[in-house]
Amino acid sequence: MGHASIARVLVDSALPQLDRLFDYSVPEHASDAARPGVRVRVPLRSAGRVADGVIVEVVEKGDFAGALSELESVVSSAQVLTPEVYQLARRAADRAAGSANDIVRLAVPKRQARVEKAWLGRVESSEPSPRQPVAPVAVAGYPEGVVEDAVARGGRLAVDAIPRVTDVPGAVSSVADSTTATSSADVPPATWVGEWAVTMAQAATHAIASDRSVILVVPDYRDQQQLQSALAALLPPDRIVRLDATQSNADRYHAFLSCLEGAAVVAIGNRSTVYAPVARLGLIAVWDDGDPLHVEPLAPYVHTRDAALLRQELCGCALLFFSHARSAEVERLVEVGWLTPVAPTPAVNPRVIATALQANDDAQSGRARIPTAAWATAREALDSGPVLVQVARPGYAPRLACAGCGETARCRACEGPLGTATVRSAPACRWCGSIAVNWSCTHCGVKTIRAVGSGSARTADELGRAFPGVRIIVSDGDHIVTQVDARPALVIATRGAEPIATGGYRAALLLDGERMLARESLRVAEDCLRWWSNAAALVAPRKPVVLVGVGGEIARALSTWRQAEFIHRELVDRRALRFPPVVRVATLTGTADEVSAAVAAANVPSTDVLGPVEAGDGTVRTIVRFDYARGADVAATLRAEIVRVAASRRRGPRGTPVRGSTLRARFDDVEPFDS
DNA sequence: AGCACGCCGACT
DNA sequence: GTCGGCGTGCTC
Repeated sequence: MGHASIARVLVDSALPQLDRLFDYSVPEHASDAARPGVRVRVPLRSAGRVADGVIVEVVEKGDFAGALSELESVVSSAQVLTPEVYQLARRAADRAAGSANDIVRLAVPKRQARVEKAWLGRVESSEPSPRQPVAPVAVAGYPEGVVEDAVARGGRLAVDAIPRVTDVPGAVSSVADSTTATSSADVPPATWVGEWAVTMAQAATHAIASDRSVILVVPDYRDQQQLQSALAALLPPDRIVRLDATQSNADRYHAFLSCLEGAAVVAIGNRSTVYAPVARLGLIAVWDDGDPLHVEPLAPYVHTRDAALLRQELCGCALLFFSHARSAEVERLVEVGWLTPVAPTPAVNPRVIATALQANDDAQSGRARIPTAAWATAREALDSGPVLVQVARPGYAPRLACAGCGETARCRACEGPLGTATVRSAPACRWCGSIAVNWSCTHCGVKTIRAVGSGSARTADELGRAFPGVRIIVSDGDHIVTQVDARPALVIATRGAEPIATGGYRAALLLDGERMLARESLRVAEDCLRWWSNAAALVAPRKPVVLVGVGGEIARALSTWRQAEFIHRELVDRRALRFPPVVRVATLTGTADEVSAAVAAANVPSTDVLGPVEAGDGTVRTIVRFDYARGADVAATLRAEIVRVAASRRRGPRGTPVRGSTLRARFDDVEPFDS
C-alpha cells in the first residue's frame, strides 16, 4: 500500500478568491488518516500561515501543475463533510454567487473536541447497534397512496395541510390538565399538535421503513415541538435526531455527528437542518416555506426552499412542501409543473366568516374594531372553551402620537417610535428602550401624547372588561405561550404566536386585518393569508373563525379555503410587473463604480435594472432582474465580478482604505420591493 | 487577508 | 550604483 495520494482541500477562508479546492500531497504517515471529509490544517504559503480546511476528496493525480505543499495535519478522523453535502454547498453557493465555505459553516457545526472524542470512541470501538425496524404508517386524510408513492419514488409535492389540531397519543398528558398556561421557558412535549405535523411524521415513516433517512425542516421551535411529539408517537427515539438552535453547542454537535452513523434517521430542525449529513436521504419535507424564518440571514442567504430543491435534484429524494397557504414561490413551482399539488380528501375547510362580506345590517359596527357579530361569537364560544383573538401587534399602545398635530411621537435619543407596553407603563422608545421624560413634539411643541391603535395588552384589557371573570391569556413575541387547556379563556395572541388549544379553539377572532394588510410589502397579501390560515387551522371543526374588517378577494380566498387560487392571481399580477418570484432578482451593493461594472457584466436589459439608489456610507444599491433560465449565467458573472473586486481591493495613498466597501450580491431578496 | 515580486525616484 | 516606495498578483 502507501502509494502517493493527493488531498483536495476546501480551505476555510472568507476570501472569495480562495473559494475553490487546493491540492496537497499527503505525507506517508498521514495516508490512513487523510480520508474525505476530515478536518485538516494546511499551509497557505502566500498568506504565510496555516489554515483550517476539509478534505473533499483524495485522488491519485490532481490537476494542479505546480509543486504541492504537504498537509500539515489531520485534525480528527471524523468525516464531517460528506461528498453529498459538499456538492450541495458548492451548488447552493454557485447559485447565489457566494462561497461554498459559507454554506459549509452552516452545514457543519463548529467542532467540539470533547464531544467528538467521546463519539469517535464509541463509534470506532463497537459495532453499530442495530436499530429496530420501523413499520410504515399510512398517510391519513389524503387520496390513498399519493404521498406514500411520492416518498417511494422521489416525487415532489405541494401538500395542502389538513387545517385541524389533533392529539398525539403517548405524549405526556399533564400539559392538557395544567391550570396555568405553559410558557416558552419550560418546554413540555405538545399533546395537541397541528395535523400537518402528524401527516409529515406519517410520511417520514415510509422512508425510514425502507431504510432511508428523512430531513424535516420547520420555521421555529414551537413547530418543532409539535413535529417531535407527532414523530415520537410513530418512531423509536433512536430514529429521531434534533438539530435546533435552542440546543447547547455540545448537544448540537453530538446530534450532528449522530447523523453520520449510517442508520436511517429523521433529522428535524430549523433552516440549516436542510444540510444535515444523513445517510441515504429519502425525503425532505418543509413546513410552511412562506414563513420568513426560512430565510437564511447569513451570506449567501440561501432560502431553505432553494436548498431543499437543490438537494432533491442532487440525490433524487422525495420533496414535500406542506402549508395551509402556499407561498408564491411554491405556487410558481406548481404552475411550471415541478411540484404536484395534493389536497386532503375529504376536504377539510374551516368555517370562516368574513364580516365585511356579510350582508351588513349594522354598518356602524361593521367599522368597529370588534363588531357586534364578533362579540356575540366570542361570548357564545366562551361557554364551552377557549377563544383565540389574533391581533397585529404586541404591547398596549403600539404607536403614540402628538395630541396636537398627530405626528408619530419619536425618541429624543434615536428617533425611534415611542410605545407603551402596559396601561401603567411610561412611554418608551421601541428601538432603544429609553423612557421618554418631558416629551414635547418636535413639530408643534405640544407636550401631550395620545395612544394610537391597540396592541395585545390593550386588547386584553378591553376584552377583560367586556367579559368579567373570564380567564385572559396573552401570547406575544415577548412571552409566547405554546399550549392552553380546554377550559374557557380568551387567548390574545399576535400573529404567529398563537398557542395550540386542547381540542381546538371554540372560535377565533382575527382582528386588525386591515392594519396587517396596510403594510407596504410585496408579500403583504401572501403573509396575511398565511397568518389567518394558520390561525384558522387551530380552531375545532365547524367552529367559527371571524375575519374582521377585511373584504375582497383575500377574504373570499380564506372563507372558501382556496388560498392557491388567490396566490395564483397574485402571480398573474406579478408577472405583469416582472416582480419576484416570477423573475429572479439580485440586489447589488458596493461603490458606484463596482456596482455599475457588475450591472454591465450581468448584461440585463435596462428595463430590468432598478437603481442605483444611495445605500449609505458611500455605497449604492441596484437591483437587476432576470429570468430563471439566466440564473446560472448571471450568478457566475456576478461571482466573477465579486472575485475581481476582492482581489484588486487596495489601499489608497498613505495607507488609507480608499474604498469603504466591497461588492456584494444578494439573490431573490424581495425586501427592496417593499417600498 | 497577507505576503512576495517588481519597477521607478532620492540617497550615501 | 541601490534602497525602498507601493501597485499587482497569488495562495495548491
